Amino acid sequence: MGESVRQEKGSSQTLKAVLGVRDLVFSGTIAPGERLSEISVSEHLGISRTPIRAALARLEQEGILEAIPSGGYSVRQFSVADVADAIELRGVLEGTAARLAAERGITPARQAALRHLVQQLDATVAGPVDGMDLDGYMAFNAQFHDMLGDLSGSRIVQRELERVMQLPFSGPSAFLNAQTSVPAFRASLVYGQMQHRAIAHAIEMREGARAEAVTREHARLARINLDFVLKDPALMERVPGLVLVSN
Amino acid sequence: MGESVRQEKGSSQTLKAVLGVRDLVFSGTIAPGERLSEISVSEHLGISRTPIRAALARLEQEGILEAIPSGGYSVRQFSVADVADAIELRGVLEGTAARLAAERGITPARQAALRHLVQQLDATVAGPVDGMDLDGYMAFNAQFHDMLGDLSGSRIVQRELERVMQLPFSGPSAFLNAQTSVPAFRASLVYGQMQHRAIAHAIEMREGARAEAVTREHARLARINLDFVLKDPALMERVPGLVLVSN
DNA sequence: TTCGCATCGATTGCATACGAGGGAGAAACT
DNA sequence: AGTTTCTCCCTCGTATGCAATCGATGCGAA
Repeated sequence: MGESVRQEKGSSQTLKAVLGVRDLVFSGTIAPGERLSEISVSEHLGISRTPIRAALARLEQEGILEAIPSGGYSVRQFSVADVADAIELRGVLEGTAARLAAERGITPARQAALRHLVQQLDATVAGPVDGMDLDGYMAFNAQFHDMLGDLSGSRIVQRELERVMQLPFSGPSAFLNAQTSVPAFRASLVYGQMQHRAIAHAIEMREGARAEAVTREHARLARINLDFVLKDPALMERVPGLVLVSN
Repeated sequence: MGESVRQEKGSSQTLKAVLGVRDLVFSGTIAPGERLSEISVSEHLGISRTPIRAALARLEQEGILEAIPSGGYSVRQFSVADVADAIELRGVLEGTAARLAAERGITPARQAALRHLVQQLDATVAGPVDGMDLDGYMAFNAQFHDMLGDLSGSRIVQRELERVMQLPFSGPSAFLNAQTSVPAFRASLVYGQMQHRAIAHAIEMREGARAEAVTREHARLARINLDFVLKDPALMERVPGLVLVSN
């Protein structure tokens, strides 16, 4: 063994361990609530216990693991209410980012980038109903939401925003995968895209309250999708982090 | 050496290391931006490198350290704008907690506890001008803000709220210490207490929007205090985490 | 039958040893 | 003299050994 390459989290062992444990959790190999033994994980991934330990601590901060008082970690359990709250929280933070962007103003360069991104989203949504480029939409959508953090002009807000979106089911693209086959889904996308445009417009116009309100409501689209997905167990499996949700 | 006691974070070595490094940073022993060597810290605290390592990783997540790309950590630097943003962010999250509490309603028991706490704050503020029980006020004030997280009824929101308040200068009592000697300070306290009552009333009346707005504005009292403290270098030293603020 | 205690095993937390990579300083070359 | 390169040392990342603790299980007593 031994291709330690440094770069803090850029490579090797600890990163491998983080990714490995994430997969172990999201693949459902380890049930929610189940204890996570350092040794078994170490043997399973073929990595020494030290990086495993670091990875576990990191994943606890990330929110998918929980520290057991007597030592060790277990897979965190989420309720449906928790998922709804996480979505609401993302909306609150994204809304704050949008408001700050509007209140403080953004540079012409960023304004141009924002407009360009909205146009790209427009073009994707305007595509054919069946053969829509969903992957492309998801990528642009993720870019849009990342950009909100940038535009806020606040490291602090951006950091917390990224933190909250680490929870797998609270990301802006979390429920897109599940709905590729649903017809009603398209209406949702079109509505969402109108909100994207409204957000961009509000930021340009320096309308802080509007930017915040629309961005919050935009996040709540995910809550509607959540309710929809919960009715169909087959769809649930397509949403990345939903294995952690219990009742 | 060797009184390892387990209890995860309840005692021993790792906790010692966390507290030790925190003190090292907040006492100004290590300047902002300065690199933090595992070995020197290890020798300075008389603790092995392994718990130091865990503590450093933890303090990075906490926000007072920063990972260096090539490895290791440095003390994070904050600007005045960062502090203002952290305060604003706390206001946003506390406001969300208050809104959720109002929208979802709180149990009669919690309502009684909230009223009781407001009365205690009232009594403290109503005391004599000079001999005011500032420590008591700070304790009740901290309780009030903790209670907002409880009342939200959301683990997710409460968790993030606690995270944001970990930053030393964004806590609700951060600037109280500095102003014990300032006469104008009393007006600020009275105003803040009126806001406390308004928040409690709005939650009881199920007025979500009001609860959120007032709570946000309440947090901005800290921003005013920040500006005030920044004018007087002597006061700055009395605010815990202000050594991390550069320009 | 149930409760309490003691002993044992498994697992975590801590310490230390080792290998590798990066930065600083010196030397040599232009 | 400036620049480049080489080398050495220091620090971090990783692996493993050891000890202490927690939980479980089995036995005994009420």
